[in-house]
Amino acid sequence: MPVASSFDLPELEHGVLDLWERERSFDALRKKNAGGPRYSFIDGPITANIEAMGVHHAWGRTYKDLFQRYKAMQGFDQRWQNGFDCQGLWVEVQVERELNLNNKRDIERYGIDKFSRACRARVDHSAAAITKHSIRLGQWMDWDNSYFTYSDNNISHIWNVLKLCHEKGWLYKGHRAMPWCARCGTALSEHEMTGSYKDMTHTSLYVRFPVLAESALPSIAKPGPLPLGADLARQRASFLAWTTTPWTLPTNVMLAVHPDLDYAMVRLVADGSTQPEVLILGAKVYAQSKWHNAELLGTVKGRDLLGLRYEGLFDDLPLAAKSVPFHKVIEWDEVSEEEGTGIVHIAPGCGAEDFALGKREGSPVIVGIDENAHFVSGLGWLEGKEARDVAHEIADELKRRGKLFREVPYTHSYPVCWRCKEEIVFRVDDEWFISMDELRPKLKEAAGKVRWLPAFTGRRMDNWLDNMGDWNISRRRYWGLPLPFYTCAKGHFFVVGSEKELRDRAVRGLEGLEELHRPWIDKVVLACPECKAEATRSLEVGDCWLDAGVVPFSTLRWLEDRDYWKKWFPAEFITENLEQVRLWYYSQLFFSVVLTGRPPYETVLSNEFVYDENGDEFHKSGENFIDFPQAAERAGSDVVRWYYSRHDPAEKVLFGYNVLSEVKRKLLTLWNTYSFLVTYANLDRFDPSEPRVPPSERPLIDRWLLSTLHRLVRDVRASLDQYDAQTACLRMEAFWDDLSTWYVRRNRSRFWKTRSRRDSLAAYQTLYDALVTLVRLFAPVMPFIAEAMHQNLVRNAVAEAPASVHHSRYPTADEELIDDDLERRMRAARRVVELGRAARAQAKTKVRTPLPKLVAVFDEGDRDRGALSGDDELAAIVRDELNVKRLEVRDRAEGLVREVVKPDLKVLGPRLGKDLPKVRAALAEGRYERRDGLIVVEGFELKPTEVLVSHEGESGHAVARESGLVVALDTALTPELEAEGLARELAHKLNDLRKEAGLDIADRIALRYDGAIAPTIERFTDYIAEEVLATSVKRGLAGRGHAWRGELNGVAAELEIERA
RNA sequence: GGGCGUUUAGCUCAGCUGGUUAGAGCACUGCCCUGAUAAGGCAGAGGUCUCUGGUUCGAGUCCAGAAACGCCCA
Repeated sequence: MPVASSFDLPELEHGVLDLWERERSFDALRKKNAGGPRYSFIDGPITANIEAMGVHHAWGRTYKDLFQRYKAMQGFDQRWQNGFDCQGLWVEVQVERELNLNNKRDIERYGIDKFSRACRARVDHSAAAITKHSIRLGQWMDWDNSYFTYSDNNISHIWNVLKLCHEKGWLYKGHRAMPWCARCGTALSEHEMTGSYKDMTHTSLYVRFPVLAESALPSIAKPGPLPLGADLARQRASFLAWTTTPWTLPTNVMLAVHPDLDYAMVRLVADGSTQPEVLILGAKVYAQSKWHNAELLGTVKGRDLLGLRYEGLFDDLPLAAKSVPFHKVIEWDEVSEEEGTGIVHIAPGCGAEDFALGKREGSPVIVGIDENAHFVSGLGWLEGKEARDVAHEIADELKRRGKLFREVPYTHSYPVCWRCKEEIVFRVDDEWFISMDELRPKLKEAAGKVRWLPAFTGRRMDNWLDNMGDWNISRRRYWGLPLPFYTCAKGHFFVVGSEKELRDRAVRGLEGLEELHRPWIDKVVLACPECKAEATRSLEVGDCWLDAGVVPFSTLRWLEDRDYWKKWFPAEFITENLEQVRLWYYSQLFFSVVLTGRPPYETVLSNEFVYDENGDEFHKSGENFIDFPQAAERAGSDVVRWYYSRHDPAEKVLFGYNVLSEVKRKLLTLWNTYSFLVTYANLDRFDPSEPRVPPSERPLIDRWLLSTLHRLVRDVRASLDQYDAQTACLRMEAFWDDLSTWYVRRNRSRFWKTRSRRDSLAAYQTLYDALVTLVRLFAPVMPFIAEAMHQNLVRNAVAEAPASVHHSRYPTADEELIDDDLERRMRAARRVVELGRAARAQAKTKVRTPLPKLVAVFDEGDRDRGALSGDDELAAIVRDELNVKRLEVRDRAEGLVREVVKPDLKVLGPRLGKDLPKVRAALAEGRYERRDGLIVVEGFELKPTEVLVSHEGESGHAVARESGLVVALDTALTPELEAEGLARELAHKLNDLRKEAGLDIADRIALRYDGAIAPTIERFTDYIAEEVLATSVKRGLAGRGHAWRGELNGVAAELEIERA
């Protein structure tokens, strides 16, 4: 089949997709590998809550497909199961938006059953889209068998583990302050706080808390007639505290100071007031303030303020009144003067740290807001108002009450809900936790057995496990794993461990149980195992990371088919985004350690994030967002796959169409080599089934190519075995670049001039084998291009060829063909060629004009010295490439170059030590002599093995040099050489004219000519006729065909060509 | 505050166990090629390898410290 010279990758890919579908290629692969050794990969579930797969998903999914295909080509049997993450806030928030529901009340009014069905539909819809786009990416998966975390099976497996946790005593109900999303009406876990902090501006308040007279003060800096507290009270003294969350002030209980900090007592007259007052605040804060009319009365240590009592802000409100007995100054080491006043307002109902302090002090915890962040009753005028809306109202009220000192807009980093982007509040509530203390060392031990790639991800996991608090697993939501926690009428608590157990214990409600989801599950009433009393479910749902973490068990049929599980557990390999360290990697590890004590995976590969070409984050709504299907149709999936695969997974990727077009150009080089082979193979009717020309009988350059090819096979396999796609890809690129720009370029003529059939066959076989092997090597990375090339090069040409490249065997290196010495010699030749070109450029003679001689001198000690001679096959390549008549490889280059002696550092370093720099300098300046084969310098005698002799160019020749090698070009032209140069110029011109005339590559022509060029043509008739496929060459124009008149190398010529 | 990562040419990135003049692609300049042609080849210019100190005869590479940026945790 001919190959289009244009390279339309998306079109090619659609063709391949059609082929795969038509021939059910994936099914055939599974059938072929069934019963082979197992390779267990577990797919991390992708959140089924997107309309289109993003380009960032394509990175990890490329790795997934790449390594599964790589193993498949080695005959491994695999499960090929894709997974979808289906539950949790992600989905709920999206569905709320679609249904125009704004809060939990709206959902309940709408109906939890309808809501759950909508969530499931949303997931199914998204899963279909992701499946479609994954197929477009080229992923081969068992798409009809994807797992969904909303399945009863998945849920049942989680229940099983939760029950086990309960039996081990790790499950508990905790009362503590949590980050809370008011819109979602639920607490958020640590997992969910990451990346949620954004800079935003809030109203911050400086507030007075007046000191009460009855305050006791154990020790005072300056003893006076009255105790300090009473004295301060008389002077209208107040503590000055600062907050960025004014809504927490009504539930203030205490004030905290640092015992070692200095606090200033300052007398001043506040703005808008006539009366002087005293304020107490951090001394450093005061020093940095620029208050006029202020007078420093003295300083005390924070510890001297401890226990002082103060008047609350809203003590008249019934709920706040509860805190009155506790309004005092307490100690806290975390207080600093970096922000605020050095005095911290503590509301134990509103923050994790506040809560802990309240617990320490035995104070009440006043929860001022409900789950929607509305103020509860008992807070007077605030009742029913939204906490985050009242900053100004509270400020105004405080002003009326004379408590507000100052109101300042303040910009700080503050968390928002990761899904709905509403600002977080902090709230104390009951939540379910799994205690980590006992598990932590077991998790760490298991994690230590895993191969983490890149290695630092293992350290990150270790650090996460060290710092991981107890896991809050409950959410007060609807579409999620129903937690199987039941309490009976008599207060007995129990956990249900499976769907079966649920059905066994149920006394009613089963008939309406469509699936293990709310609201249906909530209606199932169980009999208490202890007392038979009726028990109902605690209404929470579970953290979605439970859903994903159980996958190595639920998808491997832990509960129902233990043999199957044993066959496939643990996974040899998983790969996801780096963020999964604390998410999926962690939650899987948790389940696996609880159930088996072992890690669930052996090798974990993580990749970084994807950014746009400017290094900015992709924003879904932003202009820079590129969804994957779009990128695939514009640039091609294989371009995307190659780009990701050749990247270091530990480094972020900058993604955009400009970089993709660079990648495409790299692929173009490959494509053109392929296209070249096919074009000429068709012309010459090359048959790949012909008997091989034994490699030993092929020209040196063929053997060189086969050597580098098999070295490549060895290297690529080694890299992929280490899950190092980058190295594999970079190696392959380097190979195909050499293939195109050296092998094909050097050997073009062997493919269209049938001087020797056997030589031509050797060339075809060499290039064919190289390409076909290369195609199989990169097939896992670029499955489409590989398939297209395979179909054309192999399947169409060879009987009994595999129907798909992905059914073929991954190449194995033939060590016999790897020839280190040959590669070294070719490298030497190519170094000479490269320098020769530089010398040519200096000499300013066209390469078409032959020159008499090139001299090459490898320095003593250069690794390629001795690799090249002047008269072998390699020398012929060099001569031809540079168009010189003779190549001389010399050991020394007197007359052309000047000797330079350098110390061999590897040898002399250890011997001379600190004298080495001196010796080195002397050698560089030429202060040495040769005596009896030794070099005498600075009193040392150096043996030839201890120095490196090299050469620098003398004038008179065109000389070029690099480290270790110098070449000198003899530029003396003779009339003979000029004539030959002209003949070549002429041949090129004629080929140019052929193309202009629209002739086909194989067309024969009649050539007619006239002018001063005539003697040259007559002398080189045979050469010219062969080069331009002329069947007749005659003097005298006929006025027909395609004509040209002009000068070539200054010689007038008239030419005329015509199809013969 | 604790942990982790990154820093090499204008940009994007390679650089194995320390070795003499540190590479590639893109962009730029010049030349060549013109049957890979909205391509290709060659040459050139472009680097205090973030900084400081140390180990060493020798450091982009090893060690310590610092800075900037990013991520995880508190």
